[in-house]
Amino acid sequence: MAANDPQTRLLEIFGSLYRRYGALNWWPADTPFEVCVGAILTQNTNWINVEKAIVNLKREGLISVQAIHETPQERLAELIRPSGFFNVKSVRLKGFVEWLLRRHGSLDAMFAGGWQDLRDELVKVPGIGPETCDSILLYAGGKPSFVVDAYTRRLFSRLGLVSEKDDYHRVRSLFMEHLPPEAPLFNEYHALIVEQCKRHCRKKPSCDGCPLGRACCLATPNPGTP
DNA sequence: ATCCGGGATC
DNA sequence: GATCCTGGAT
Repeated sequence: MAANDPQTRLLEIFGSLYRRYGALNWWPADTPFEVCVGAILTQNTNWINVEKAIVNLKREGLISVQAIHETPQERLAELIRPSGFFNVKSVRLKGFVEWLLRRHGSLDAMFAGGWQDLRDELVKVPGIGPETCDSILLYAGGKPSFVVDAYTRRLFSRLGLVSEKDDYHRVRSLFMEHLPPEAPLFNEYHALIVEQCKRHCRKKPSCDGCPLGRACCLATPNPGTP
């Protein structure tokens, strides 16, 4: 009865989360380029604060490749201040746009080829690490590249499917190797992981009412039932 | 292992 | 007042 192969477990966990939280319609952005901007701004930062920065950029009409290209880094830094790390992030934002214009010319052109090769070059752009890279591929480009973040590590180590010391690639492999490569599935799964970790699987766990119940190794063994 | 950082949450 | 946040570079 207890089918414990990774594929089954991953799909069961997905099902439990989806039944609880439903479709979350990620990524919250109007355009693919806005996804890229958000992906950089949200690095180690609460999304609430990123939204404030995005609002500032929108108010100034700066959510476009050309506009970022033409805006001085110091001015960008001031506008994205609420997202934290504004000095490094303004450099990263401009750096990504400069690279994009020089290497591909546009986002559409960037996504036109095979995404595996794109991933290899995108992750080499300064300021674009593996998570930001996969977020751009998945949520801006619709490519089936699974996104791993701190939440994913925390949740799936508590579920006993990965080790806390596993590196990014190792954790990502779990999903890439045991799930069908479908962007809508990866999209929803990562969004559900984030929601689950904000609600329950916090650093300081809030297990009351957790939809995963006994699946988690933190769950207190239930004395009364088998 | 440390730096970058404002803002929300406790 | 302390902690945490959809990381990445050095």
